Amino acid sequence: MAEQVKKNTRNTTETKRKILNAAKKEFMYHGFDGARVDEIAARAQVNKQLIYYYFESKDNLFVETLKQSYKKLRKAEQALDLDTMSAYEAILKFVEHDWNFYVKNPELIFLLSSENLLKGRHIKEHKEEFWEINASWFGLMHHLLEKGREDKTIREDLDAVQLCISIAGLIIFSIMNESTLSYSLMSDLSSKEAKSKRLESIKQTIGCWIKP
Amino acid sequence: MAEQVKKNTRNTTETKRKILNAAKKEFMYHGFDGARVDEIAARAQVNKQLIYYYFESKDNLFVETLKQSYKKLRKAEQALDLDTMSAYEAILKFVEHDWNFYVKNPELIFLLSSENLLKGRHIKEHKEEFWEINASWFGLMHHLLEKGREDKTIREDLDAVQLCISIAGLIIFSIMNESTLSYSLMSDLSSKEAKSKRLESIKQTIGCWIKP
Amino acid sequence: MAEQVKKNTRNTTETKRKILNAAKKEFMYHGFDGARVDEIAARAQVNKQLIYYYFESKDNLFVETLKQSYKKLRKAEQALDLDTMSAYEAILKFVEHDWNFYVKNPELIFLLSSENLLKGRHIKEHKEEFWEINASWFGLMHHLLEKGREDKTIREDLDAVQLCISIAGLIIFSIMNESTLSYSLMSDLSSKEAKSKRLESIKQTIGCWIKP
Amino acid sequence: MAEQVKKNTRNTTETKRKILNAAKKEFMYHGFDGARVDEIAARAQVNKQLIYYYFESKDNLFVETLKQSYKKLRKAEQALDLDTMSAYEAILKFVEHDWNFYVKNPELIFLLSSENLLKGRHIKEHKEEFWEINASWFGLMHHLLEKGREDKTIREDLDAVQLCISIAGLIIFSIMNESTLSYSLMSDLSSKEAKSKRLESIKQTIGCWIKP
DNA sequence: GATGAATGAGCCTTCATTCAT
DNA sequence: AATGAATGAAGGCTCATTCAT
Repeated sequence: MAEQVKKNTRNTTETKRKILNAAKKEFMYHGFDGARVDEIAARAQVNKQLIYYYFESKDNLFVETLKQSYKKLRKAEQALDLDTMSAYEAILKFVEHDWNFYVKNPELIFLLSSENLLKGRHIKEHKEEFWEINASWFGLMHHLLEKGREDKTIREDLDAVQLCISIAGLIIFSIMNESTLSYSLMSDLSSKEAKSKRLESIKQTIGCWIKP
Repeated sequence: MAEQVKKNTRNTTETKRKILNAAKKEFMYHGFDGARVDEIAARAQVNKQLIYYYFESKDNLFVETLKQSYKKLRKAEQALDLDTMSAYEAILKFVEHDWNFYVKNPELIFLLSSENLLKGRHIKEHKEEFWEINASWFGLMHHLLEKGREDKTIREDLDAVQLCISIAGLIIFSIMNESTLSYSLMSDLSSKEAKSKRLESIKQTIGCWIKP
Repeated sequence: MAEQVKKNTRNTTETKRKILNAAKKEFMYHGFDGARVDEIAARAQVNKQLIYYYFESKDNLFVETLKQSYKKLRKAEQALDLDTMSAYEAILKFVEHDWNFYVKNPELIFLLSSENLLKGRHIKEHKEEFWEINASWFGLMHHLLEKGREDKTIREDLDAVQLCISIAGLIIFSIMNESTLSYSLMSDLSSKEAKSKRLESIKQTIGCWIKP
Repeated sequence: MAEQVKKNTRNTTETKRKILNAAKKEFMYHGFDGARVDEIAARAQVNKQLIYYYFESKDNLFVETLKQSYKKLRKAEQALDLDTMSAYEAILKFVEHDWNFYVKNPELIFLLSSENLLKGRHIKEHKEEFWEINASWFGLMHHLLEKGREDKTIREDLDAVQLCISIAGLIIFSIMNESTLSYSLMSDLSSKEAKSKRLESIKQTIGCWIKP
């Protein structure tokens, strides 16, 4: 009996995980409108109706997928040990970390790309939840800027919001627009060398900007 | 007067223009997959079949829309008079110009956003044409870097590709992700003040980076 | 009673049968290109999408319809008890049987008419399946010719393929071309008398031909 | 001036001929419903609207195409010199002629195939005209049967209508159903040998039937 | 006589979603 | 918890036909 219950419970979690995983890939590769519920079911190897049983609608499934991806990023950022170094070094380490994270987990980039095309429709309907998830982003940057004012390793007139956006922009833009940039600049951006060159360039840019 | 009447019917150029304009808006607000041909026809106030008569398919219409938007940007960049100033000033002027252009004409940003979601499917099938349209982008930046080496107003180790990407990234990312950023950072980025603050921040970032 | 209620909904076999029946009529009266999936759905009193759920495409639905019609004919032919009579009598009985079958089930004639207009597109893509279904046709005729060589009731130089085609041609042509023949010969061929006259004529023709 | 007029006249006839020729092919390969007016225009290398200018509608174009094809056959039959031989030989010569005609001009077969699918819709609306065109068919056969009664080379109980249908059926069926027969009997019927074998078989069948 | 532009109706197919078990 | 059957509303695209010159 207990086993039965336990098994079902585990299956529930497992099934949901499988669906979310499949959804992540489908939404990432096709965007919200281009994604197909049928395809998600096939990828997850579950009956289509189960998706509705667990997530109610395609929209809601997208929201959950987005939440999960956001959480994963923020969690990884918070796990960084930045207190042992100067604010300047910490910010560059943050840059490097986020770059590596996005390269390995590009899904968030494309989920957000699609979400912005929809003018933030989903995120708007779940403002508070998303704010809670992402609060640590601004918080961390704000904290590092304060620390910089103390250890004098960073210029003092910086704004946390601008810093967040600039870092994210420099990183995300080149990953997300890899396809079109390659054909506009006639330069392959997908190779390992191109990627490490890009990271260095970003660190240099941010480094120059934030130093006192 | 007679001209006015004549203009509204049986005018190939005008009809095509109306369709492209409508397509621009529809694709911009919904992405390729989310866009509806019916809606484009309605926006353009033409019979839906006319779209197929002139553009053959939704895919091809998207390609033409994308081409036109790209051309408009590149043309505007090339019209800039950058030879009268130092390379350093020229680049910052370029930054400011592109920022203003994208703020006023955000369609290209969203068209590309959708296109990247599709892994550059359309642009890839028309490589040469798109390369021709965009060649001036890299060309201009390359030229300014060379000039910088002469007038010593720019550091010498910069790479034109990286400069292109960084400038575009800093500008485009904040416009394109306005919706999600607002809710992640709990900071309204759509106001005039926020926008001019952002531009200053970008100019400062690029300025710090490129100075010798 | 309960069975009756149960039967009408959620019954795969029954639903498929209804669709196939409706398809048979629609394809028969309009040919493949002229047939409308909407109309088939209406005739079968099912949701149009169900047709795609069960049969994938209009082409595949046509293939299944054709298969079923072929099977019905071959099955009926094989059920004939021809071993108790001479080869000569057997062949004439076969002629009479096929005539009656086609008069009562003209759908196969028109399905094939349409299929031949398409140069056998569908049948070609399912060669093996159709060959399997129809193998008994040639087999039966071949068997009767052999028997005829033994019981000396049939001339010996006959070819099974030619016999198959001639019998089918004499029967099918007059049924299939009833409309145009009536107006070309100014003679009503649809009446019962005309039909029985035609059958006698065919039997006489075949009889004269095959007798030793 | 006269030249100008003449040229236009000649062009008119020539254009109509080009359209009819293209229509013949398109209708033959796709049937009435499957045929595309666009395709006919392309084949004929004329503007689509010209087709409507000359023929009013797709239906009417089909009627004209059918008429022309019928006329060509009847004309060729009437040109046969059958009076110098016995009725028996004349009928077999007729069989051979029609076979050769249909093999070289299969369009009529497929036009009629499509027309019968439509239950003779077009032919019915132009009864008289088609009857006039085809009257010689029955007439000729009737004449030969009468002659046979005189020269005693043919059995006396034959019916002209049945004779017409049987001859046509034996010939047309194997040409029209070549595609499906090949796959049902697993025997290639398109080769030259297969064709001449078929003709011999038909002549034998008819020959056996009509001899006294 | 000849052409390009324009239209409305309709066609095959797909999609997100719900029903019934 | 899980599944197969069923649905209504589009969606991209095509077709025969007409308009205007």
